Amino acid sequence: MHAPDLLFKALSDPTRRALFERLCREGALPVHELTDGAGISQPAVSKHLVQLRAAGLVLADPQGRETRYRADPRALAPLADWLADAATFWSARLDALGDLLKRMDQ
Amino acid sequence: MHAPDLLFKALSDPTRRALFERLCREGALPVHELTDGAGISQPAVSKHLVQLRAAGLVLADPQGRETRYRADPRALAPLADWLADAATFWSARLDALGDLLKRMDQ
DNA sequence: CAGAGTGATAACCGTATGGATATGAATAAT
DNA sequence: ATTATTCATATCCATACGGTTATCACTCTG
Repeated sequence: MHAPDLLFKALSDPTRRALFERLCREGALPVHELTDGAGISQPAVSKHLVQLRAAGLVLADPQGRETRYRADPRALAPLADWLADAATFWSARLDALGDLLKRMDQ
Repeated sequence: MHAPDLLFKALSDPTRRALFERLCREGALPVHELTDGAGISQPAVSKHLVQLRAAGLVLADPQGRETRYRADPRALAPLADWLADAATFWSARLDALGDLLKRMDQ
């Protein structure tokens, strides 16, 4: 699967995004703590964490009987790049528009 | 549905993203031209366009018997905001880390 | 050692999703 | 007027997805 595909896919679910956001805000958290307040079962949380990990958004850190997860924002780089690309094409279009208007003005 | 939800959802499919990217690059295009080179049927393209339009990513412009679609990059704003937020939390964490290191240094 | 806590995996289920084909309405071309 | 284009919609199908409960291995605690 293409890299950005996994990323966009991982972020497309609100529950999963909420988990990631929480890890961004609160740092490293064990699964049982993520489960509290997630509104879904522990296995459901685990499955979301698998997908987040597949996208590189989250890192697992086994410590004794619990596994602490933390966000890795570097995984967001492709998204930032994609956004920048879209903006580039758009500003190119705006430039073209500006150019056109300038020519029409003369 | 929450606004960013529709947006992330719309962008989560590679085919749909490709359509949007093409509209960003090439400007306004009618459906039949979008269908050429999309590798899927015309109805499939139409359904994707419905979702892109629901997310505000695309605007429809009926002209005679064809409908020209064009990208509206303003719809990407929530994504940029979300990304900025994540970056904020992260830099806050880095600041905290830097602070911690500074304190440890003393 | 016995028992409780933690988390990953498996099996299952209902619904959402992306795709195809068929069709109909509207516009353009002959 | 007839035919051809264009696009949206309806219907259907296979698969993906998010959720649940059951369970097992592993680790900490008594």
